[in-house]
Amino acid sequence: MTAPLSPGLPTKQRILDAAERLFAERGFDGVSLRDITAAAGVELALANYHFGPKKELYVAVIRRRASEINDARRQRFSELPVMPSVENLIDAFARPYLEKSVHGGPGWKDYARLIAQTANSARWTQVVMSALFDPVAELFIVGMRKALPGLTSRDLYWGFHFLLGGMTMTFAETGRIDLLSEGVCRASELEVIYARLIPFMAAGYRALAGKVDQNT
Amino acid sequence: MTAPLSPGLPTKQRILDAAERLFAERGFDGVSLRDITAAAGVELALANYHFGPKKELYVAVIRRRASEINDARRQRFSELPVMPSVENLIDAFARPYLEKSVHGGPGWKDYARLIAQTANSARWTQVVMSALFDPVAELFIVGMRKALPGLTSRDLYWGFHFLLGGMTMTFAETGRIDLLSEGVCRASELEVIYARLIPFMAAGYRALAGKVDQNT
DNA sequence: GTCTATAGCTTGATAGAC
DNA sequence: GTCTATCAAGCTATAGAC
Repeated sequence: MTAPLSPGLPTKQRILDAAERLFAERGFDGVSLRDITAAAGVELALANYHFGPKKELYVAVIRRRASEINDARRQRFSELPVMPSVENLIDAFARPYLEKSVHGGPGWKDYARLIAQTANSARWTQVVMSALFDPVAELFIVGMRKALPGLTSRDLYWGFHFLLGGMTMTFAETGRIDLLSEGVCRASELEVIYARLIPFMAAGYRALAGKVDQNT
Repeated sequence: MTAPLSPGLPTKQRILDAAERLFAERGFDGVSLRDITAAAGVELALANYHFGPKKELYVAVIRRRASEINDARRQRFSELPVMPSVENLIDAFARPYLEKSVHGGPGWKDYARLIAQTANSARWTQVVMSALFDPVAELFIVGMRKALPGLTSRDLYWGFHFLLGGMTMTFAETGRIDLLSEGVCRASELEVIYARLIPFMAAGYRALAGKVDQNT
């Protein structure tokens, strides 16, 4: 056993911290409430007392940081120029994630891993992903519609989906690219990634305006 | 209970089919061997007899179709022109996945969901993702290095990672984009997606050559 | 809010008959 | 290769004392 997480902090927070780390490592069903409460250094029964069923603990873990990310993104969107560039919009959406991951402490890395698994499972689509993230995603779409008036709605949403997939897998830091590139790329070099993510996704978005088959 | 999958087929295949569907729905730990063997219409003990521990069954499920995808991709790469375009390369990598998903039968959709979860969890990175997919990924990188000689190795690998993230989440068909777009986009319209995926990712790749911060 | 104790089930894996 | 039966351990959730 490792030492309990966050000693001295309130019980609710210690449970959330431990659950975040373990859910990120092993997924919802790969972790028991016993694992979580043991890692938090509290009694088993306290998980149920504070959060109800296990599923609600999972949602509570994600909701805690999702609120913070959403607030940061709303702030960025509100500070954009009247006619934002494609790069401006992608940056406003992506930078809060990068900032937290680099400077927010270890919990944010666990959170990013957790989001990657949650976003790629149909099981949590409605109750977690759409419920927590669609309102701010819609701000992104609205902005992009102004920045690239030639795009159809389909272009706008699919472009966002491609952006989301790339971001999600990247911030998950699974180690895949480290192995594939034999050390040339490291998932932890988030600034190096960011210098590529923005131009890559911006160019991709712009290309949708000129794609050959316009009527699909 | 639903009817057993693949009645009349050999036991090993029936177990693989059932495991594929259930692992895709609920993940490795969300499914028991009892769930799988019941869905397959065989006895519990036969899962262990044919595949050993549960983890090896999981790997066997993925390996079965990974071989087929890898063969199809190798074939496409071997048929490319001497100087392939960026679009040629992305198409050679992505089209086998699309073809199987559209025309390969329901098992291929389950497989794509399963890959999305597997690719986004550090737990399976080495033993599944790198072991099964890195050799063919390297063919893609080699081709792209010729097509875009101005790119650094970092550019090439990160571009691939962005492509992979977008493809993975898209073919997972979680339903997220359907909800977000309120029906404008449907994850099942794979040809519509493909008409956007290729130009988006190709333009992204080309943009890496001209990005501002060259030395990161 | 926190603790102990436990009910009621499910789990992966295997032993041994056929 | 398939079946029955079972082991030992794990699980979520809750009741009830403090």
